[in-house]
Amino acid sequence: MGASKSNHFTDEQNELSTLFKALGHPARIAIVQHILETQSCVCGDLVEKFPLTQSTISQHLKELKAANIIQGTIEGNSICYCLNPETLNKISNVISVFIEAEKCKGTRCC
Amino acid sequence: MGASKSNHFTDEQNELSTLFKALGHPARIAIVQHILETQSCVCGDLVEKFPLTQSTISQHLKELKAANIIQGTIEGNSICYCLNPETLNKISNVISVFIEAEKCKGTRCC
DNA sequence: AAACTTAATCGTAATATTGCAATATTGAAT
DNA sequence: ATTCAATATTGCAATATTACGATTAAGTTT
Repeated sequence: MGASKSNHFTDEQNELSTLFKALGHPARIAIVQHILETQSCVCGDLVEKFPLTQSTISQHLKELKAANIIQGTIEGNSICYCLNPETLNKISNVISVFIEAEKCKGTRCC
Repeated sequence: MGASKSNHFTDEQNELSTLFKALGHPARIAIVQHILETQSCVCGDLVEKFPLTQSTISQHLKELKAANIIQGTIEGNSICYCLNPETLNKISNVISVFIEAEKCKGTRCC
């Protein structure tokens, strides 16, 4: 099919997978890293830096924003995108839970 | 196109996005959670628990394995899949780096 | 060996994602 | 008001993903 059966999973599972999916593309990882490295994080900035067109980058930014990984404010006729620390913390916590649960398992078969 | 231009990004960016992508599906999040909750983590187990066929689940397991998020050992004619703590730590570290870098930014525009 | 279990693989249809060019929008500057 | 500058959106085409049924492969049990 191609449609993931999201209705069969919990809200939490759907939410988490959306977050990870948003980071599941090299361009979007690169964008996040670039935002961290510099203060000037407008779209045009990225167009110069990456071999992707303006419209493609704009789309990636839109996806990151939809997943709440970045947030943007309007500055004149350009946009400043920044990371959303809350979302990063959420991801971090989830992974921590995974790691802790793994540690606490009595027996391991692998 | 549909093909991500992975050749235009760094190895690290491609590697990280592969990891996140593997977790970017509710079924695979559910599988990871299930593996954590129980010791018996064979495929058939999951087929009973989730509304997906055996072949679909087997494919999801394959993807998680390809991303090194889980690892499996053969046990008779069934397989025991467990989490790979190393990979979890890698993800955790990446997110931590993001969070730290964000904290250290002098100015924030959002 | 034959029947049974269980997981992996293949073929395929349906849907989603990626990327670009072209166009639209929106604010700034003249 | 017009032009300029910068980002967003739209409309494709190409590729990838998801899911299933059917089949295969490999180990167990009779």
